[in-house]
Amino acid sequence: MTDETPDRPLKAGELAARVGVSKDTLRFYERRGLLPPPERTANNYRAYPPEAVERLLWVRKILAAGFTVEELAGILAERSRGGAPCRKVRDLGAAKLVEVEERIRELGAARDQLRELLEDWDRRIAAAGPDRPARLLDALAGHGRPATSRCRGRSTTGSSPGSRR
Amino acid sequence: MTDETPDRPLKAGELAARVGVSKDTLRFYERRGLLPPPERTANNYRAYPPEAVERLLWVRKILAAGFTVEELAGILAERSRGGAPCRKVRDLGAAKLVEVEERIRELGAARDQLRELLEDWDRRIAAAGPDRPARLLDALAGHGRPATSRCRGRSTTGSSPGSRR
DNA sequence: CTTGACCCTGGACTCCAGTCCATCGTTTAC
DNA sequence: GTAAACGATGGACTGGAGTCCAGGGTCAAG
Repeated sequence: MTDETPDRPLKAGELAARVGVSKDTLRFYERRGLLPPPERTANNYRAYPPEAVERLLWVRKILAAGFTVEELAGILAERSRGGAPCRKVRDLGAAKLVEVEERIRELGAARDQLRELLEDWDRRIAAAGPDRPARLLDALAGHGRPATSRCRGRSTTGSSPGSRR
Repeated sequence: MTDETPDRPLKAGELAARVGVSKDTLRFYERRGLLPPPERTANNYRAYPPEAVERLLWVRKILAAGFTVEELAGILAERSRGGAPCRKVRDLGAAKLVEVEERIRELGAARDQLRELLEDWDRRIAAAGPDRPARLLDALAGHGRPATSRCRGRSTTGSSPGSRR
């Protein structure tokens, strides 16, 4: 081995390792039509052309952009039938963008919620003092309700709420 | 009916409707320990106290903040055993925050990716003119390759999609 | 010749948060 | 009195993106 020929076809494991996915994922994509079935060697091993690396990265990129496997497969299938899914593709992309933005907003809200929560907890833990309960759960309910302490919490003021990035 | 007594216990459907979840979700939360099993009427119907609305909203809030059902259930269970999971709760919260922030970054990247993509597609579509193909998919691969416009064109160069550059 | 590291297959399984279902009982409206 | 329209139940199902498994083939090295 250590065949250093530059354009040697890749075996499944190699391609997978190179792109950082599992062999199973490769097969999965192939089954789903995201990757064209590669040639096979005499012993029935998959022999990917070197461009397969690019192709796989491309697929990962699209998926990372928020397309589902289904969607990408559908587009690919239509195209390979000679169809012209440009319009559809564009619209799908636009819809994806809206979706992703929405999701980001939601997560942003979750993050704020969480930050608020942590601040509150830390305040309560501090107020309750070490070995003092803090009723974090009750506090969670939000809305008023003083830190009536009961927990036995030693404050783990290790990482503060907004400390992370 | 239309029993307008203010503190009348709520039936499952009412509570669900009020908070905007399904009855099934209610049962699901109950099974998982996120909601305390409510009293039952003589006919075995669940009879939620009015505070259940708050409680359910609270649960939704925590879940929206990124906690899983499992996690919340665990905390609740420990608390109801007299345990004092404050520290654990707090750390879990901090971890969640990191998680959520990470997810937001990922999505932000996806969004940028998508925006770039859409811009590119629009440029290509414009360049190709109406009813002209644009090879959006190929373009997706990113990096180089001029807008050679071609889409509904029969010349679907080989059935194997992409993978050339 | 055996060992270990690869490779192949189809199908089952995972996680998560619900949702749906069939079948049943109860209440309400006409 | 009969049909909607609720309520209850346990268990099966969904989707998304893989991951794992059992059972078997292939290959280079020692």
